[in-house]
Amino acid sequence: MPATPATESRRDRARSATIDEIKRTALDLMREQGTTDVRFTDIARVMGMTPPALYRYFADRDELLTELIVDAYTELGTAVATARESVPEKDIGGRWWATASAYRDWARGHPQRFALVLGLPVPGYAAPEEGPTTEAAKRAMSELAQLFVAAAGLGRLRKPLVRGVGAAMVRCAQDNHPELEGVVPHDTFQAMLQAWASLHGITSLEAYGHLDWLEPAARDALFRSQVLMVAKAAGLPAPASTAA
Amino acid sequence: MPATPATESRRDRARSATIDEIKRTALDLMREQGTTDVRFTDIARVMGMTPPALYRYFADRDELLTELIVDAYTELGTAVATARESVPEKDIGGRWWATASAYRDWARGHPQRFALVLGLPVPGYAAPEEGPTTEAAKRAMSELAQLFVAAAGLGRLRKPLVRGVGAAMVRCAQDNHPELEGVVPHDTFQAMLQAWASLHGITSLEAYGHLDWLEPAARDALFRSQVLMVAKAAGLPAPASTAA
DNA sequence: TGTACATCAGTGAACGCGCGTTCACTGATGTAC
DNA sequence: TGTACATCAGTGAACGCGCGTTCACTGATGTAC
Repeated sequence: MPATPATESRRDRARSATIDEIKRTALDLMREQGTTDVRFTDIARVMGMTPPALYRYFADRDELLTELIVDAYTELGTAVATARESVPEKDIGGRWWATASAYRDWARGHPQRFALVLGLPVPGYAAPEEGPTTEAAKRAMSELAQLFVAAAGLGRLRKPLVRGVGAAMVRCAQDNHPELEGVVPHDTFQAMLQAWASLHGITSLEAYGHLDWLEPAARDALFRSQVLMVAKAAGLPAPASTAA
Repeated sequence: MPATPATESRRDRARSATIDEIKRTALDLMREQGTTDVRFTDIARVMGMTPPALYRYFADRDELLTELIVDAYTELGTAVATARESVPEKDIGGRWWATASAYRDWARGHPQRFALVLGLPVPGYAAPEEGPTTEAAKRAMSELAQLFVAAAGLGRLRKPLVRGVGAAMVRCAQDNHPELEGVVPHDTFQAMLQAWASLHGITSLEAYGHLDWLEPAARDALFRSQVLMVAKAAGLPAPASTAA
């Protein structure tokens, strides 16, 4: 009998394969239809199954949605982290550029998933308060934050224009991100939020098609200009290269 | 017989009143349900009518949606323009602050409508190419642009960090905004887009609830800091006041 | 190794619901003479 | 001013469709002895 670890039987593997297929199909349909909606009936049809079969894997539609949201946050966070780590630690500007580009690329590659996590909350889906989605969001966020913490540590971060914000902000922030306690100075956190907001603005406009009237080369240049502007405003050094 | 101008009979007035009520009801329902969706059945029920009655006023659901989108663009553009004009022409920084604040306030006041025009396109709604919605979008956009054109005219606009973008960008821009021909220099247009993107980022994050973990005062301060950062990066002077 | 039982994936029928849209109609409002 | 007709708002019934979800079931896969 070939190695079938007691912790994961053949049935278990089949099961998680099916779960993956359900999710993948759901994402395919979202992309195909350009929606953040997800219909059990459609998924089942595409998979050659009957709708009730899906209830073996998800208690209801919301449970699937929750998993998709968590996955999206995780994947976005991982994409950003991977890109950042592919650039030498000392090249802070380069890391910011890589981070921003990864954020953009992920959003363009998965506009519906991007909207799912960072757009208007989905119709009829009540996100569980303090639930797994919030946790996933925090984790993705802290991937973005890391860069700014590192920059601040090296003294490469400019103070925000309007200060004194930190007091109130960090109070809230630490309620929600206790892991940052004492680690992230007020101003660093604020600088990160502002950089993120600027990045998010151009990224979401582009991902949702509101810059389609610009030709691709112009969109690229605009994005590059925007990311460099943000870096400069935050006091980050210029990247060694903006090739990638 | 009291003044009933031949151009608008009593029936006509009743008719446009009903159209307004339909739209208003649709917006109420969108807000109530937190969706960009709109259902004829619901609207009719709230208005105490039967669904088929709505077909006297709109050919189908898409036609209503198109009007709602056009209205939203127009209202957003007007809100921005009004705020801008309420500040003395010379106080460019103040005008930018007013513009940005109006953009934010409108988005916070109508998150669903904001998503309707600037979020992920609505499920199942095919925006008519080159149609009225595109026109409305351009008009709203040019309200934002005006400020930067004026600033550039007064020599108060810094050149973007990455230049040479203008060439490609303006070529596309002029295809779509021929009214800007010769009026708006490349760099001004680019500066405007970048400022808009940054503004849009923080605004949409807040409007969709992704900054809810920050207390209101901190959100206000963050927004102010962001808007001032954008102004500084663009070379706009500091506003005389950021009270409003 | 073989047999008896338990587990679980998936089916098919059904329920209740809501949707957009059509159609023939009624009744009220406006218009022409 | 009154009457005959045209216009139009709104109704009620119906069509076809799709949705999420439940339930009792079948048949295959895994497990215990």
